[in-house]
Amino acid sequence: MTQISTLGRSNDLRGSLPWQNRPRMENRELGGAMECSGAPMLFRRHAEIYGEGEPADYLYKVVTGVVRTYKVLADGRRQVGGFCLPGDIFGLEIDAEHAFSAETISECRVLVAKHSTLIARAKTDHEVAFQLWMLTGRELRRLQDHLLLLIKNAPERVAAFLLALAERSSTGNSIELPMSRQDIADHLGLTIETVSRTLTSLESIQAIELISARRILLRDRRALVRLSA
Amino acid sequence: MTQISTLGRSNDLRGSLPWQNRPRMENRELGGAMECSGAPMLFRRHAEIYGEGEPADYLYKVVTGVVRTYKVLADGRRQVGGFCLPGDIFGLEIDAEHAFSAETISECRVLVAKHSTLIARAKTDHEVAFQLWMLTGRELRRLQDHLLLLIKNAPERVAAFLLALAERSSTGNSIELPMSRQDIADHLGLTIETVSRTLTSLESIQAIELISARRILLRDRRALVRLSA
DNA sequence: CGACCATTTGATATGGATCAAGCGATGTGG
DNA sequence: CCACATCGCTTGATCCATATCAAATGGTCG
Repeated sequence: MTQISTLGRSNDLRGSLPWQNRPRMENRELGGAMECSGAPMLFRRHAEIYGEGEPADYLYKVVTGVVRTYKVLADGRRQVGGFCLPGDIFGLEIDAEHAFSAETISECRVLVAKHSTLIARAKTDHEVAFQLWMLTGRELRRLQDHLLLLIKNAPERVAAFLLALAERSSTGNSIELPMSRQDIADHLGLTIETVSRTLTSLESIQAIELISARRILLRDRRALVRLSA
Repeated sequence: MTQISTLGRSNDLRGSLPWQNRPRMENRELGGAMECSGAPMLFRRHAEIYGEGEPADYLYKVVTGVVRTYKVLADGRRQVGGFCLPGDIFGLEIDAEHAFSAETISECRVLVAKHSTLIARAKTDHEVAFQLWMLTGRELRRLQDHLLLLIKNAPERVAAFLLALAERSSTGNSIELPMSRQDIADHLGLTIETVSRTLTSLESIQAIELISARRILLRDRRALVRLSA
């Protein structure tokens, strides 16, 4: 399943990643493996980290900033698979190629780990093997939840999205939206107009307050939970 | 949706497994553990194999018949995560509990393997660990594909569904639908009426022929592929 | 200030849902 | 063996949530 591959764009990764030359450290945890890869890579806003179909040679962990993963259909429709916040790991594939593309939404610092290295380590270290499995499993769980979202109506989707984001960014009731309305729309399977109208309508029922376009105050979580059902 | 594999015949979990090098013992894959349980379990039509939220103590492999996995929302809306055909493995979870329910669509014979046994074996046999990871990974891949489906329109969804089913059952151009229109609808995020109308319309453009309600002839795969985009 | 982009708001269109019959198999009891 | 009930499917008529098209507003940066 894991192949070695010629690097596409990733050559530039290589130069800035000294980890291959570093003394090996014992890491009982994937995050540890990443830590030893040295300084995080820096991506400017809206930079592509990898594209759908490219060789999946690396695993990534967000340090700062936000990343979106997405796929585009032939006619341009886009499905945003998810948003990766600081601490999130992405880019793990079971095939040789990435199933989604990954792009920064804001300037990002990202740790990188070589896939083949992790696989090799997993062969002897069952803890690493287990961690890899768990990563895939958690991603599966996330997608299962998202699947359910997509059979709901617009207010339900938006309410669930806000609650999930608040949960993840754990910044209390005032949440910042690092992504555009278009990103949200493409994530929820709606249009920007519907997302916008729905937010307005949630505000009109006092469930939220639109501090600014990118900042939302959750006024009544209970109402949102009720709505998101 | 604990179900495995959509596209591609799913029997081959094999591949590079050491125990598979023993030609006379082809049931020694993960299924080897399954064989331990002796004769397959028999389930009558529409029997529940497990329910959402129940302890996920076993892994299952369909021998004959078809299983559907699903979730229901509070208000009764149902999402059918997938259909498990003979050879498919389902019920593998990363949490202690099943995320979906599983129910037979027809009378089924199903092999069972104890989860804890597999985990224990995975600790010493990294091939088993790898297989478990792969199972989760394939399920993830399947869900990613399904996610894309749900942003498409009705004809696209139905066409893609028919093609995928034909692919899996590999029975040529005449495919049997083991599931009801309601099952298909709940899988595709549509209503039975829309599924039915769409099939009729696909027939009217000569893409398919409705031999009977449960048997469909794919007349023009090219057209279906074009439609499913 | 002015250009640009993201977002909101408004007007209208439409795909699929919903409501309601009809139909065709399959099975049951007389 | 047939009349009839049942169930799953199809077809028709209408409705509605969301998409689409279009314009106004607001925020940001030169």
